Amino acid sequence: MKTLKELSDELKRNNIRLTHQRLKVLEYLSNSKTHPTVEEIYSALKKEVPSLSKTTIYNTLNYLSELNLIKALTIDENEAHFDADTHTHGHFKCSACGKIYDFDINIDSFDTEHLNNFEINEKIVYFKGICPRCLSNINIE
Amino acid sequence: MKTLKELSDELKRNNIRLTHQRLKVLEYLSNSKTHPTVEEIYSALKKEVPSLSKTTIYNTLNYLSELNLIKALTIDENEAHFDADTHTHGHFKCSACGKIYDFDINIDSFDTEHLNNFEINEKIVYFKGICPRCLSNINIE
DNA sequence: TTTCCTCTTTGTAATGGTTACAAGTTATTA
DNA sequence: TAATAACTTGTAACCATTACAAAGAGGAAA
Ligand SMILES: [Mn+2]
Ligand SMILES: [Mn+2]
Ligand SMILES: [Zn+2]
Ligand SMILES: [Zn+2]
Repeated sequence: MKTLKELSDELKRNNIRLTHQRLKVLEYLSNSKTHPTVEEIYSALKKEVPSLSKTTIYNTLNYLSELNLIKALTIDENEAHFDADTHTHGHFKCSACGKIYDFDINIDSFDTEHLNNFEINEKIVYFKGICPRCLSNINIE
Repeated sequence: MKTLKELSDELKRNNIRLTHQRLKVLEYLSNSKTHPTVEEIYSALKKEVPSLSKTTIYNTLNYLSELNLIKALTIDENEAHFDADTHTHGHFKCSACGKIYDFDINIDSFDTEHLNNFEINEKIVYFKGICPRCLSNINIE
């Protein structure tokens, strides 16, 4: 998890203006552990910043993604989720409740000799299934 | 790679009608090594089956995905790609040319002790970067 | 064959996440 | 302060996908 200060320092380093809106998005995302969507970020911040536009959320998130300061997850088919944690880690999506969990994984332990001549820039691992909470709910019913 | 016969046998086994349209989609997908999109399948088959509707492609692909006879790939942010090969393997997407490559990977060698209480149904591995072909093109320029 | 019934295909309309764009606003520099 | 560049906002457009209803195809029973 990256702190807000680290994120804003990185923005300064890249000569990106630290606007009120961007700080709010960064703050929300770095305090969040649920990999929120644009819609979730928008409706949460709209209360504090009523003038906020959804386009600004998109702009900010796309910008930060390009700079590799955050990660966009495509584990959900129809909506992007965002992650302030850029350390390589796996994501588990529960098919029942939709929640996205983090898990540690040593991706570099992969044997990738087949890709010797490829330049690998990003390694993504998604697991899908049922989370413990939903498993126990099923058992109760 | 699954043969057309294997696929149609599996359809019969599941009491799914083997229509002309479905056979064409299956045939195209099982002969394909490029992980085609709906649009690609549609424009290719439209020549042979002029009455073909894009909705039928969607219906067929969604149906086969539910039955786990094919896999939908979400490695591309804005369009689904499809794969008749349901054996667990990794996918590499070239950021330059967009081509999606297969690679072998022993996914079960992962240490997933963090997910002991999770029911894991699907393991997905996506790599992104630059393919050898595009790497050599860059060097030429 | 004829009728009945169910499943399938097709075209069109709707949905929804995302992006393009232009106008207005804010920050920076001189 | 004026000039310039960057940023935000709202709206419209985009586009992959899904919903829906009507038409079509095919199997089973009689
Ligand atoms: Mn994460
Ligand atoms: Mn494949
Ligand atoms: Zn769950
Ligand atoms: Zn390439």
